[in-house]
Amino acid sequence: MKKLPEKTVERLSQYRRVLVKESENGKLHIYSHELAALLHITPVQVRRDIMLIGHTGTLRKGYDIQELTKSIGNIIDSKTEQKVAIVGAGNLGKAIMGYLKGKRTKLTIKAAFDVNPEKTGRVIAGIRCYHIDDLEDIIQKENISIAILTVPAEEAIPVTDRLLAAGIKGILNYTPTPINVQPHAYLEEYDMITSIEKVAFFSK
Amino acid sequence: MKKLPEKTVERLSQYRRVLVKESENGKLHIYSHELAALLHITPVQVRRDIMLIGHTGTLRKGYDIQELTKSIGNIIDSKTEQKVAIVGAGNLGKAIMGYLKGKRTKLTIKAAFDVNPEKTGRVIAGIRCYHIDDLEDIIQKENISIAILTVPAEEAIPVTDRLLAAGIKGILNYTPTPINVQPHAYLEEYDMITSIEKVAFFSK
DNA sequence: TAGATTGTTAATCGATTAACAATC
DNA sequence: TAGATTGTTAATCGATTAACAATC
Repeated sequence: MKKLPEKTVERLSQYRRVLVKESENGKLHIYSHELAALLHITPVQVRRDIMLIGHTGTLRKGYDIQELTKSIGNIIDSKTEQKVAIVGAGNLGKAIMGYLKGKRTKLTIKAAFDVNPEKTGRVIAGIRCYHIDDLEDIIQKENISIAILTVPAEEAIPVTDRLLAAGIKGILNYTPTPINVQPHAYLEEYDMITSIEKVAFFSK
Repeated sequence: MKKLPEKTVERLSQYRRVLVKESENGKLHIYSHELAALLHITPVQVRRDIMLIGHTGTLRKGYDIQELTKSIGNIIDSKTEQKVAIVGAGNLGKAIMGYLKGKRTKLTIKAAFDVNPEKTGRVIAGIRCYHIDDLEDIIQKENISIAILTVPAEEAIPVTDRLLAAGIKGILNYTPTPINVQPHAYLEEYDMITSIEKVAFFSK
């Protein structure tokens, strides 16, 4: 399979979520323009994305929701379970634990890490919270490959170094500190302050 | 001024943050390659962005940090204060209140909204939390123009309708539900689950 | 058939990067 | 001067959209 564009991967995740929801409502088939309307994008974009993963629909009924959901899963899910750690169990870390809880079958949060003794050793939102001193141990023991960084800004770089040394393969950095993971891992950064400033700028 | 590219606006926000930090460290001037290294991007991109806002540096010393910071502010900050509401005072809402607290002078959080009686009427992270029934009242009274949506997925659409009716000009939607604000406001959507699935996919 | 739909190529748009003149 | 830097245009890359053939 040719490498999928980043934006297509993002949309596939979103298609799947609304497909699951439509399926729960008893819907069996969906047209590209219906799926597009649900996400406020164009029908062409939907069809092109679906084409890129090699799935085909029918001219009469559009796409079979079950089948399409499965096709998307075959592309974006790993064959094996991917294990995730939340590094930093503050408000943001807790929010993510809540969101991801039991949602995806192939992506499971196996551990949270913090320094606060009121959090370490406890179970938060169903996830065991360890002291960050145990980072390497737990990552290796639990075979965790993905880390979500929600530590304070000044901890981002030292913690990243430890994550990479422990063999982490993907990092989602919610810290305002830019980090570098080359060539060991895949990195996605998201900065809330920047997003707010962007909205402020374009809504002037 | 010609319309700035979205990505340039995002980076300007980030340049400013690291410039402020370098300035606090006593640094007075900075070269494009230094600024680029701090953000892990290329020096050309830095120079091009700076060119787009009409700022110029010097061949000897690069950019004057004070001046550049001011130039960026002149472009991305509003002349008048822009007021922000956090709609949904859960973990994510609280995280954002904490991050934004006292950071930017022209962007101030004026209110949070929730339905939970344990939160409404109280002050959280220095921000007054109102019941969502008072949404329209407070937005108008406080002249709030930007909303950050952190309500549960099923509330996103009804709450958005109320925000637009109340005259909100920009929405940052952290809900997994896609919303539509045309033609009344500017919209930015960010979906954490999608980001995590993207990292999972590309780190396979 | 007429109308609606999918699948796909070509064109366009937006963003990044290469190349390089100017200059201190 | 030689070396390093900025500012800027042109080329490239990536993503979206327009156009349309095929078909039920």
